[in-house]
Amino acid sequence: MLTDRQLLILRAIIDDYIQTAQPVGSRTLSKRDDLTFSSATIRNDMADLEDMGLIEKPHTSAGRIPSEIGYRYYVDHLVEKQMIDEQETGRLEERLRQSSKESEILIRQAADLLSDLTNYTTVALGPNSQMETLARVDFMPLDERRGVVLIVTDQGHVEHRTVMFESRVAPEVIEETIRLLNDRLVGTSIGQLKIRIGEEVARLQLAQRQQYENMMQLIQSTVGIQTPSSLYLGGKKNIFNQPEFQTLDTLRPFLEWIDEQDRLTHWLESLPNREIYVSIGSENGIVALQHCSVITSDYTLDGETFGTIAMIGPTRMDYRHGVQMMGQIIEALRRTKLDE
Amino acid sequence: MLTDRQLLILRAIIDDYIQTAQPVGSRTLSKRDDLTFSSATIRNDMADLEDMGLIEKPHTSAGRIPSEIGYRYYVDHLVEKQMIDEQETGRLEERLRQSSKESEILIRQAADLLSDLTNYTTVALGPNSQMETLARVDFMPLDERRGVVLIVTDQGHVEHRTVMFESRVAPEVIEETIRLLNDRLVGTSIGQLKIRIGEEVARLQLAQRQQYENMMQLIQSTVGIQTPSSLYLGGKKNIFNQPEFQTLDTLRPFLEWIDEQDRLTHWLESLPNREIYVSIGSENGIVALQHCSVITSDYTLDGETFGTIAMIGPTRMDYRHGVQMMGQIIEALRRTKLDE
DNA sequence: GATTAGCACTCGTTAAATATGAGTGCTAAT
DNA sequence: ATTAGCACTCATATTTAACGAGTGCTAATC
Repeated sequence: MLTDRQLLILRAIIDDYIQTAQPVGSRTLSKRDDLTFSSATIRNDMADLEDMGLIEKPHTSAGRIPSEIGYRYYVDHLVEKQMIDEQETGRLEERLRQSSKESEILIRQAADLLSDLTNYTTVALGPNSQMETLARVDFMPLDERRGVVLIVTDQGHVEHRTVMFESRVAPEVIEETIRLLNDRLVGTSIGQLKIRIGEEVARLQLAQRQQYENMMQLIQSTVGIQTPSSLYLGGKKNIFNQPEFQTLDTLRPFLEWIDEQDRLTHWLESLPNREIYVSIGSENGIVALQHCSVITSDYTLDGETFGTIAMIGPTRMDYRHGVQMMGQIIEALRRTKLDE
Repeated sequence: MLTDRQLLILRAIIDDYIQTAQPVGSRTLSKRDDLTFSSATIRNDMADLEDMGLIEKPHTSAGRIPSEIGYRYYVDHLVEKQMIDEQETGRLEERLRQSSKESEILIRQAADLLSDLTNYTTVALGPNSQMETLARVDFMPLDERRGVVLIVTDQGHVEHRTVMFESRVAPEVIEETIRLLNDRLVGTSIGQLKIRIGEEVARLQLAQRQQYENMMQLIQSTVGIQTPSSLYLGGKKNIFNQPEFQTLDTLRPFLEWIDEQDRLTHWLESLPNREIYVSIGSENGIVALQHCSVITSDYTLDGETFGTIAMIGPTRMDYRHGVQMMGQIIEALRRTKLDE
């Protein structure tokens, strides 16, 4: 167990290091207003903190820096859950309101805001349309052999795909197919749509099958395309200002990783957390993020569960500020109404 | 005017430098099989080439490197227009064919291919929908107060937007509005759509206006959103392998510039070239690209003019190979059929 | 007259030598 | 239990010297 003084010192080391990115020495600490002890006393406590694995030294004659365990302790015990600052949240809400009412744009705006607020890189993941349900299927002919299949979800998201017929198809057949699909499949989740269309085809009478099978399979292939959830990166250039990313060895893996959209999406989707969660350094389980920490949270828009937003910075990130800003953004998003 | 030997030397210097990224000295050149002269002779010619501004030296005791003027001369006189390699183009066409028939995906694939082929970064710009014309407008109700407005272009591209009504609108009014718009506006270019809707509203009888104005303005606002042409970046990480981008001073401006999607799109759209064009260093007129060269070309897909594709590398790029690969990709795209 | 060998000179790069100083751990005094 | 004092460590910065690739010029050669 830590003594009060050790706690004070640990906190001071981390706060200082977060600000300066320089190892913190005992003399520097003893000059702080909130630490009235001599540097020797502090040195003794620092040795203890090091034994406990909370801090470490880059080399013999340097000051101390927090270890991952130290950051973890700091986040768990020293970052108090802060109250929502009503005024600030209001301001954020206002800025979101002004940008747009289109959810896609709102989310981008939220990511940009969060990034501006913290100077870290943010990633926002939109709704995973696999979870939404079919509200309507429609078909728009373009010319004799081409047309656009439209799939609208209950959330108002639209997917479309241009299809070609191998030969001319009678308009009645198309109309009837669409009617059939609308009758039978509205309410089905998008993820299951492909399978369900297959089932419907199987259920057709032999006579009908000849007519409709082709058309339905065409639509089935349309649905088959996995529609990736929309991903948005905000403040990517912020990383350039972080002292720990001033060398290619650290910068390159990070940039290469974050530009890999599919992997990034998958990673965000795999995070199981509903509320604000902090993941530190190697806890991320990703080599490219071993010197980064991530604050993630699911968010709701206008009350409905929507997606995930993440903030990525060096392990030496300002957790207190980051967590607070994250809280305010998701609160502002929650309050944002999509309609007027 | 250049003597034959000077031409040979200039070519050798540029070829060598493109490969090694190291200043080329007279002794190195004299050891080449295609240069049979002594290093002293070569030195004399090099001095002449330098006087003409075609090559320069980084410092007194280094070899020579090509100047921008030198690269320009090289590209204009020393890179012969190469024939399309039928076999290779066929292979590319095959790989494109296999990926998809969706134009968006095809273009991404083309950019990735070009990037793999050359190890440079590529940018592909899809069709600018402003130029396409309206094929159909439609509306899909979602619930009492929400619906999706769909705009389909003659090329089969779809834009959609969810709209909210302030109060319930009679289905007949909606239907009639859509009918009206379809009657009057099909064939209008997307760029002009907003203005044209305004004109139609103005033309309404006073009685009708009350009914439809609201609805039409809602649709107008939908169209108003500038639909950015689709942009795709391929092989962004290739830049990390270029020796001239191993320092943050050069890397950072480049990465910051290329991540600015709007600016990038605008830049690509502003290029007036129909055929393959090479732009070297400061010719680009962009600070972030002052040490880069760009090979751009418009491309057609299945015969129809479609968009622009660009290849970005250091000024020390392999122009010969780059131009050739660019030619083959746009040829492969031209031959790719969208339907079967 | 064109080419080439020879040589002094330049200057960026690398390596070794040295100095600096922030910070530590330990011991003894308070 | 705390603190002053001091020897010791080690990354960083600075200086110096050695190195060598490449040049320009001159004089000899074809």
